[in-house]
Amino acid sequence: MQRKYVIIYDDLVNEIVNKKWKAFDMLPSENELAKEYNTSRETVRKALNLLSQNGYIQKIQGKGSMVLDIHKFSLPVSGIVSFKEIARKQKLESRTILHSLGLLEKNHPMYEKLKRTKHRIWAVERVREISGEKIILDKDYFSDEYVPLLTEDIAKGSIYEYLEDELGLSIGFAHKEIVVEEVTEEDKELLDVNGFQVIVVIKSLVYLDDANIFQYNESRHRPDKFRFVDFARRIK
Amino acid sequence: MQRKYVIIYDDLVNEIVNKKWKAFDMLPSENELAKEYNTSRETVRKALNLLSQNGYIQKIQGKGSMVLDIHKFSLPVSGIVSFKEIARKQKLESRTILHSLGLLEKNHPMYEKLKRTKHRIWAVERVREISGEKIILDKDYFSDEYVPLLTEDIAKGSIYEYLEDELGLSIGFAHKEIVVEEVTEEDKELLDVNGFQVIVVIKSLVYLDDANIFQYNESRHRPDKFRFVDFARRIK
DNA sequence: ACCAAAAACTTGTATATACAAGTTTTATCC
DNA sequence: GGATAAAACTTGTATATACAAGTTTTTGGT
Repeated sequence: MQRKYVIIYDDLVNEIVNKKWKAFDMLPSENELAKEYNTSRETVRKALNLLSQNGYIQKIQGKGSMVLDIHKFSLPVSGIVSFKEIARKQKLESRTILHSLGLLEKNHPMYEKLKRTKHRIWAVERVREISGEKIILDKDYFSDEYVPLLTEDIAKGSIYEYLEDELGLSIGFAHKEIVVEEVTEEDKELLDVNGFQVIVVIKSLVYLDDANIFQYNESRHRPDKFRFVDFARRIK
Repeated sequence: MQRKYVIIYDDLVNEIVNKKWKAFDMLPSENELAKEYNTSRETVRKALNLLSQNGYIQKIQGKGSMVLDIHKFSLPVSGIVSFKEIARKQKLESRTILHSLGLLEKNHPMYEKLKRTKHRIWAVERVREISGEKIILDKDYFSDEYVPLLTEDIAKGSIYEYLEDELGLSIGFAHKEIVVEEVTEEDKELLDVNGFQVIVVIKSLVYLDDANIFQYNESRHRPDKFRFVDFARRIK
């Protein structure tokens, strides 16, 4: 079924991105949108709540839905977004260098971390080059329960695209942690660390829709090129 | 009106935090909860969707709502949370040192940033000491349109508590940005930088419920003590 | 004992109605 | 003209119903 509220959400996101509605504009009222889309007010409200959650609008009781100035901070980097998606959106000149790809030995601690002691784990290390500089070192670990085969061709492209489109896996959510660590020998070897003594590390445990652990990812960024943008609502 | 779905949400959060429901447990079904709380299924669903958004549960169609292992990464530091709230939750031995407090001169660029050229802006600088070490430098800027008076007593305690409880201001959302910058002379002077050459900076533009810009905050953390934890759902 | 179909659950989407609560506009009175 | 009250909007909450879609359990046949 094509979900109506997702259609309305996508429509409105497009209209905001394409500047049909600018910052501080008020969207049509819920009743007007309901009439426009020939649907019920509750369905419109589902779409608007999605927009609100994702930082596109602010709903104000009695007034309406105001479009937010989301581009003040430019595109968000929070959430679960693949490097290819970010690079495409930001129109970066980027290149991915596959450094290593293979199955981990049975005694590797990552088997504990992914809670997959009965399976083998794929390990991929890739370097992201932006504007000719090696900036990011991505280390990914997948259980072969969900990813039976990982080839060089796949790893050189977008693994996420392969997982979602080819394997039909549905990523649900992630726990993320950002910390700063001292640069390792490996960082120095693979990246253009430019004399920096520390590196910013994003560690993510990624889960599927059925709440099974699916992937561990460690993304190591040179500090001067690191930027994390987030939209947060106050929980009352 | 005491909103039913908030009551149910608070109840379930408490029960999860207090381990009545542990990780991987399934909550009662929506119909069971509706009967238990003598309400409709839709109202229960609102509460469960809040739990899902905030990373407490994963809803799985056809199965139910599974409690997530949120304490794996311990308490989240994302969202909009005051230092006092974090310190209390994490039971840190902390102290706040008020370094400066006053109104900015009229030509200060912060007037542009807060879009409040017709008002005066309060500036507060505070140092957060944790376990005897000066770790965080917090710089806050408020328009006197919303905060007419800021005293030393208020600034030494929790400004947010004062704003929300005393002034009745309702914080809505924030755009946040995390970057790494070189340490400044001021950082060296006020913090125990321990020889680090860089500092992690969280910059936030905070808005009220009515979408007016309310505050700019810059939180400067010594890198070895910095940790940012987040829960993210994949947008499909 | 095994397999397959059906039933009985679960959550997801869509609709309708009613009223509460907050804001803006209009009407009315003085 | 100006203040006040009423009306007409806006979004927020609560309820009920119907069916779709996914999972688990039961049933029945072989």
